[in-house]
Amino acid sequence: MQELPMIAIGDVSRTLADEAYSRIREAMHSGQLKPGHKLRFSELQELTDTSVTPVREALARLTAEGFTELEGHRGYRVAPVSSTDLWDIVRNRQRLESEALTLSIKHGDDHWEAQLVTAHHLLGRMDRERADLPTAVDEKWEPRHQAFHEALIAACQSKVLLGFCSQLYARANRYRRLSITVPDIPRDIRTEHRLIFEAAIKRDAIAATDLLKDHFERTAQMVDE
Amino acid sequence: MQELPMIAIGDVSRTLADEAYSRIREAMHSGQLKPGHKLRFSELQELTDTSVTPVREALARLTAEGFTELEGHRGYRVAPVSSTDLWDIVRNRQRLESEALTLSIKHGDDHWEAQLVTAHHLLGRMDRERADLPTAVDEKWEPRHQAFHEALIAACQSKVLLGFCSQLYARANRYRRLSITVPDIPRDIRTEHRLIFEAAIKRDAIAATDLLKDHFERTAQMVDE
DNA sequence: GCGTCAAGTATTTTCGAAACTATTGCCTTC
DNA sequence: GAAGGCAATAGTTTCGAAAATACTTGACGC
Repeated sequence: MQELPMIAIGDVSRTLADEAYSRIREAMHSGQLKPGHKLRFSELQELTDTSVTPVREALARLTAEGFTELEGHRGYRVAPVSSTDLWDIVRNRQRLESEALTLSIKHGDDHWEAQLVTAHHLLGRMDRERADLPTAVDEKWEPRHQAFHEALIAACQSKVLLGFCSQLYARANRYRRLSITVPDIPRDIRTEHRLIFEAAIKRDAIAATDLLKDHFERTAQMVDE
Repeated sequence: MQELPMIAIGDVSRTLADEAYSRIREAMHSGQLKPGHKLRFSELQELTDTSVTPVREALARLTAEGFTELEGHRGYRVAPVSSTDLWDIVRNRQRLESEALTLSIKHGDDHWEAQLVTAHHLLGRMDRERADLPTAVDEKWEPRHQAFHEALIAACQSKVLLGFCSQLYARANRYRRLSITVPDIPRDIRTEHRLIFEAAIKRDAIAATDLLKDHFERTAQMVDE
């Protein structure tokens, strides 16, 4: 007779499978589980502090999103990284998010603008304190960064497109986090974001998408050295 | 001591989870499991003739692909269908597959051409006998149709793009199969395929993508009445 | 009459063991 | 010495029951 509450931490009600998914994903993104690493169920059960069933479901989801790979009956492994893969992700991000941004600029109403202003403001507040300590604040900066990019394309009116962009963001994010390099060329990411933001508000789709593509390009170049 | 062989039918070694996935997917595509239908584990266990674990994994995969939806802790249900959703899928298919086809035409070598010729030929052989009995031959026609569309974009050199196209094909295919309507306007799909094929071989990306978009548009219009 | 709560029921979620599959290493045989 | 087969081992996949959660029904108080 066990007394396990289903919620481990003070989170909103989540299943253990969700928990396992998050933890494994985080372990991969932080480099604790290295690319190509063979994943044993026993290892993951220990890591996630659960049983085989939640781990199995987590792996199924991670595989569908491209973070792990399944090889026949021989188990799962962490998806390998490569320059080819990175640029494949980036090129498609440029394609899809540009398209989504164009649509968003076309269809977006006042409410979309307002949400975008908010997201940009929150990101700016975080950038201010960032500067030197890149990885430390990262976990606080990261959700706002994601929120900003999502806000840009939120009004594109295509669930499919939003889903694809979200997936690509996550995969690109993995590469970004895996490259621990402190930027030699001090990029002014804050300005890049601001320019994209301003172009979007001005409803200048051409300028906005060009800036967005540049933004992705530079991030990729920094990561891929 | 049970004597269950892991392989039910004379297939190559597949897990029961794979089996369950296929069967549930097929039941949804054939209309046996209707859109919006609440999925109970007991029901699916009976349908797939397996236990809870394979069903769970199958549902995780189906959800990731957009065929089922998860609502909180209240279980899964078959993804609803709507005209909006259909056109969202089609518009993105037009975008992504056009892009992929352009790239494929650009990068494709002799081997790609050869594979494409083969796929088109096989599809043509099937079309010949089709004509009147649409749904009956469908299960034989379907894989060749898919193979043809995959062959078109096979040389695009982007795994990401191929993955997205594959997913969209599957989702569009669901709509096609759910609409049981025999076409009033007898479309000459065979000719449409042939024209796309010829344009691709001629390396005319503009013409090929235009024809491809038309092809998707007409299919969608037929399905969405 | 209406809303709230509680007990009972239905369903999902999790667990741990058992069955199955693949791999590895050793022994035999040619 | 090499090849093939057999046994031991490691790991994955599946099962069935138990636990946790959500839903339903009916009763009670306001």
